Amino acid sequence: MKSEPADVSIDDLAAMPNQTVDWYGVRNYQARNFMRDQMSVGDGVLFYHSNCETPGIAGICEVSSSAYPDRFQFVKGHKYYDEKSTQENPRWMNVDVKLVHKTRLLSLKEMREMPELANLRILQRGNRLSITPVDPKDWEFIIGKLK
DNA sequence: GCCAACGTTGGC
DNA sequence: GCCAACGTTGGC
Repeated sequence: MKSEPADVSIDDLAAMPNQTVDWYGVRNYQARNFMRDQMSVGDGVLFYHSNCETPGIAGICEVSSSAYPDRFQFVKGHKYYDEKSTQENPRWMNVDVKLVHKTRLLSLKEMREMPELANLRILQRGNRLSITPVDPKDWEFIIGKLK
C-alpha cells in the first residue's frame, strides 16, 4: 500500500494512537475494491513510500479492520470530498492499517535489481495503482530482504 | 518540472 | 458505447 511520506510516513504511523491509521483518500475503484473485497483483518501489508526522494518499502503492517466508509468523502471543501457520495450510499471505503514494525528501507531501485521480483505488480511498467496484491512467494522473498 | 501511462468525463 | 480531451500518478 502506497503512502506519500509527506502525508503519512512510517514514522507518522508509529506515532499514531494504537499505531493505526485509516487508509483514507483512495479515489480509484480498483484500489477501493481491493480493500473492500480482498482484504481481511490480519492480512499482511507492505507499507510503501511513494512520490518521495527514495521510494520503497518502509515497514510491515497488517489490516486491522474490514472496509468501512472513508470519512473524508462527506467533508465539504475537503480535498477528498465527493459530492456524489451520501451516507446512505457511500462511494469510497477504507480499511484500518496497523504497524507491525518499521524496517530498513527496501528501495524501488533495489527491488528492480532483483530478478525474483520480476512479476511484482508495483514494478510493472505504468503501474499507478496505490494498492496492489502481493503473491505469497513475493511476500516471503521481500520479508527476507527486509531483515 | 517532465512526461509516460493510465483513469475519468462527457459530448455525440 | 465510442473516444477525444483532460486529469492524475509517481518515477526520474
